[in-house]
This record gives sequence, C-alpha cells and structure tokens, in this order.
Amino acid sequence: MKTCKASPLENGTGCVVRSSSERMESRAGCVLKGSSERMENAAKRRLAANARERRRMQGLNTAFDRLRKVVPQWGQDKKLSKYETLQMALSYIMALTRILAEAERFSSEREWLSLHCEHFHGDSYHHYPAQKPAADSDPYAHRVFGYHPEHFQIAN
DNA sequence: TAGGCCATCTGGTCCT
DNA sequence: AGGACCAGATGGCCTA
Repeated sequence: MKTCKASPLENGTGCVVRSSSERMESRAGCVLKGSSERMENAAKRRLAANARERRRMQGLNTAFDRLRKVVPQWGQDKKLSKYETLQMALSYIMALTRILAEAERFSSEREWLSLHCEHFHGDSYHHYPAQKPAADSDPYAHRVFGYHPEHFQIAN
C-alpha cells in the first residue's frame, strides 16, 4: 500500500505515500477536475492531519516513558516495550493494592491485640510476618510483586 | 534472515 | 468543518 516513492505528498520525514495520492488524483479527475487549488487544500489538510497525529503519538510515547520511570524494571538493561510497560503497570498497581489492604488489616489487628492482650504479650505483634521489613529489597519485591515476563501471555 | 517493535501515514468515525 | 481518536498498512531498525 505504501511505497515511499513517487508521490506529490511529502510527509516531512523523507517518506512519501503513493496510494493516497493516487486516490486523490482519481478523485481530482472526476470530482475536482481542473481544480488544483482544491487539491492543494486537500493535500495541506492531509499534511496538517499527519502532523497532528505525529504530535499525538509523541505525546503518547512521552506518557509511556513517564510510566516506565515509575514502574519497576529489575535488572532489565533493555527498556520495556509498550505492551510490557502496560502489563508491568497493571501488575504493579495490583501488588500495591494488595500491600495496602494487608497493611490496613494488620493495623486493625494490631489495635485489637494491643487492646486485649497487651498485659500478656506486650510486644508479640512485632513478629507479624506482614510487618517484617525487606532486608533484601529485590527478593522481597519479587515475592510481593510476583512479576514474570511469561505472565504476559497469561494476561493476554 | 526472520521476527519483534516502532514510527508514520492514512481513511474512517465520533465529537465539539 | 475541523480536530481527536482509532485501527490497518507499511517500511525501517535491531537482535537472536
């Protein structure tokens, strides 16, 4: 469809598109015969639309870059693809949600314990597994987060 | 060299 | 009418 050669429509990046211009020419032949001004206007509008689309996609890519920065990327020297970034963000959000829920549950349990049991086991709650800090952040994060690239296929 | 990823162009559709 | 959004097509680049 796109042949990148021999077209009146330059895209600004050196690549030119053939099929659309052929369509435009045929349209010009039957509807806009002799109206080179209208053809020019159509071409201008097409170029403007291309530029808008380029800007839109650049904005989208900027958003992907920002997302990559806040999403974990353990030991990946290569940047995540767009699809991987979305899957990672999904897993990350779900893991954080789970952590939050566990923290809330833990704090309410601790209140209950301190209310009823503090005279018997004053500091027993210090041994709650959920409170245990991660000495080694990566293995802990891996355990909590549980991200594996192969999960992408499952999620799909 | 095949396959994955990406950028770009393009026409269609929806919205303002 | 014009802009935003979307999906399909295509070619370029990179890597195994």
